[in-house]
Amino acid sequence: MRTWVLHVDLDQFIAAVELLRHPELRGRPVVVGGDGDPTRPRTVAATATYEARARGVHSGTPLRTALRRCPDAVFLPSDPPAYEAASARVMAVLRDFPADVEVWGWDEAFLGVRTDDPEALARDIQRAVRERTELSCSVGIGDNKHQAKLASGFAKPAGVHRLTGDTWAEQMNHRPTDALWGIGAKTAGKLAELGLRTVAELAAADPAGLAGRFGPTNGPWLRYLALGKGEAEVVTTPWIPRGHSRETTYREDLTDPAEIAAQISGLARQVTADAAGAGRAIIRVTVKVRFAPFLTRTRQTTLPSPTTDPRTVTGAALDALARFDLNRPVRLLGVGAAYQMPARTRTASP
DNA sequence: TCTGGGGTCCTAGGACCC
DNA sequence: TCTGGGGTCCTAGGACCC
Repeated sequence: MRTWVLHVDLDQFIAAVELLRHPELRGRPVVVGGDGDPTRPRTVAATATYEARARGVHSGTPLRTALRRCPDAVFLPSDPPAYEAASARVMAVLRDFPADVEVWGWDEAFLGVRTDDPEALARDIQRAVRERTELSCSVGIGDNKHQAKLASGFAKPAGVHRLTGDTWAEQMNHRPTDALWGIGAKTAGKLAELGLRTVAELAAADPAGLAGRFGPTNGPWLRYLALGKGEAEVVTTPWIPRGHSRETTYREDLTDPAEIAAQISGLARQVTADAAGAGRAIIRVTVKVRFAPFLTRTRQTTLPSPTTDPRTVTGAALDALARFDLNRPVRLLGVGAAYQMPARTRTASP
């Protein structure tokens, strides 16, 4: 028996949950996002069913664009508590297997397992999830999280796929660098400027050259990704959030300084209440302002000591706001809190 | 396509101190 | 008078992910 990392990825999670609640919509183009009003500006789709995707509507498409492209689509409001509940049911199913389970958002989890037949286990997991939640998932099998994550993508929809060190080169070498988990459009573009377009080319690149271009940590890490390496440890201890934020895009730009300050105060009070509710103290406050048409700037204030006092946090947010030049219309305001982290537990000292 | 909301981590530069 | 190197903290921004 050997160990494997499995990545379980629910197929079309939000849309699938909505179709369970509205079975009559099956087979129709459905778009989920915002409050479900497709005429509302500055709102985007959280997800879209296959029928809607075929009409050019994807997650991230503005709802007004979606309405233009697909006037007969059904628009549903986003309902996070419902997705939270469905996710919890799925994770409970996964935890019934003899596996370490690391939850990775609503619709994903990594499992650390020991077995001689990971495909059979993957099929068992899919069957259990389907029987107990009526949801479909894809399962990737790898030696580490990176491989398993990519494999579940290849398995979609509803499939099982194995990608390990043994088959990495044959499966990945020909692909563009942004096929790797952690390389997006920007980094792929910079790599292309260096003549590195494929996974194979990146894997063979000079680490020192990459470090010079992307920094001492990121540079070598990129090559590491291209070699199919990655974290293999599945962590079952609960994640401790680093911070929390609230932001709002306004339907119409704000220009009145008093109104802007009032909005920042409200967001700061919300963020403080969230922190207090989570039993966490705030050490730094960041104010985010997105000016029209789409220029985003931040200012932050480090607090003298960790706090959950709303007046202190609000004051710090208003201080940060005062450092902006508010001479342009504002489309978004946000307030973020960095949390004090628990003291690191000491491991064996050298 | 006129571009949500909520996260994570990394980098670079400056201040400050020894 | 001019010149160091290292460490740490803080700030702002960028990139990526779901």
